[in-house]
Amino acid sequence: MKISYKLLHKDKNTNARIGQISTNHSTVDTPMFMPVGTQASVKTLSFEEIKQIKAGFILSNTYHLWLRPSEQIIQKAKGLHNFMNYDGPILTDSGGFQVFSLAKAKDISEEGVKFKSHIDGRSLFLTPEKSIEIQNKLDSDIAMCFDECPPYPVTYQYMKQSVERTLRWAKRSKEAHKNDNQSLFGIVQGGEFSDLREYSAKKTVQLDFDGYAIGGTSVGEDKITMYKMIDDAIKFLPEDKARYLMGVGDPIDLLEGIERGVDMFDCVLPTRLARHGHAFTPNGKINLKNAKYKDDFTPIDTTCDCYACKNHTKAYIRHLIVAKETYGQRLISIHNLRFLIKLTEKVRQAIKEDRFLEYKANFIDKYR
RNA sequence: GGAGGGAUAGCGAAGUGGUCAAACGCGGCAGACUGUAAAUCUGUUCCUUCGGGUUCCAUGGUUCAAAUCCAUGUCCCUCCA
Repeated sequence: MKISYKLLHKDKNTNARIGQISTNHSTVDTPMFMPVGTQASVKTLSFEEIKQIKAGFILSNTYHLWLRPSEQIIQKAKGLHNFMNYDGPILTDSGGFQVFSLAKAKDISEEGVKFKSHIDGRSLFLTPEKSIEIQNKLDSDIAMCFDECPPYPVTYQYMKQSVERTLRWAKRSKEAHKNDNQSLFGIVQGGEFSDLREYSAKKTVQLDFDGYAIGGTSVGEDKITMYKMIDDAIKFLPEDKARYLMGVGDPIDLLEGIERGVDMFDCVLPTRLARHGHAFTPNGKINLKNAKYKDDFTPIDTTCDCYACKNHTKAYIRHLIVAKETYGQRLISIHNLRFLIKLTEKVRQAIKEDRFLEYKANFIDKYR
């Protein structure tokens, strides 16, 4: 089945809202944070652990799975869920972000994007049709349109033609989409240009997707600009569909997005920071590699219910990170993801009680 | 007892007359990271009141100039007896 979004309650004072997304695999509450598992694995975590942190969706990537192991293999395994042996809902990104992140080795044309494989350097050509075909075969719950995520900053003129092309690609993505068990989301682009955001949003909505994403944020712009990008796009998105802010996962950004009406987030930040020794805490981000934690025998976060905080001390986890033991990376990954997911849980409760702003202010006050 | 080789910053290791406060790696200390080419990348690491000061086992010497050349000493390694 296609996903369905049910709006449950809107905060009285902001655009923050709680809802539910139902898929073949489960019903999840929104706003939610989706851990990123690019290559069909949330780096360092087992699926047991992903369940323990109460993740709703996880995100995986078309581009990476296309190159390795290939969509044919995953189809042969009867889809990504089966291949991974994960029965929770999965969203696949289209490979559009790689248009941005593999910028040095790309060549964009109307037809699609010529990439150089980051694995062996061979030439690859990804089109909207190809991206959707791959995602159809992966059989994720939500597929994303193939878009261009331009860098920041870019001229108005470039952004305008990029937005137009992304719209044509969205149309082609939709036409190519042939999996009735999978939903398809459109992506709003437009950079920091309000009129282009409006244009992109309205035109994308006209194409009628199962949900809408805001892309092209957190690509180097300052926070004020990023929040404005969300404002400029989200007011043109329908209330009865899920809204997904792509690639955002800083705790404060999450709150800013939720305040503006975003339902879904994904981000590599919690897991990447974890692998580099940084942990989220209610009092801000800490770097466990810092010498001051050498003999700190308290948990990362005494208020946290994750495995790492229930069982291990900062001193121990610091030792693991410094010694380059992967268990340390795993423990902080568990914690950081749980931290964000728990944040969404608390936010949902706050929205339910119409006290989102109060919650946000308190959180930021301590976190900063 | 004899013959060689060696001692360089926290560690390993380059450097064999000036361009050397001394490459590089590790370790240490910090920073960055937002739809993952990321267990990655960046800065810093003798002292300093930022003017400068004191270094390359020790002492003495040669030289305008020494980590680099010479002498002696100390310690270490290898081989032969």
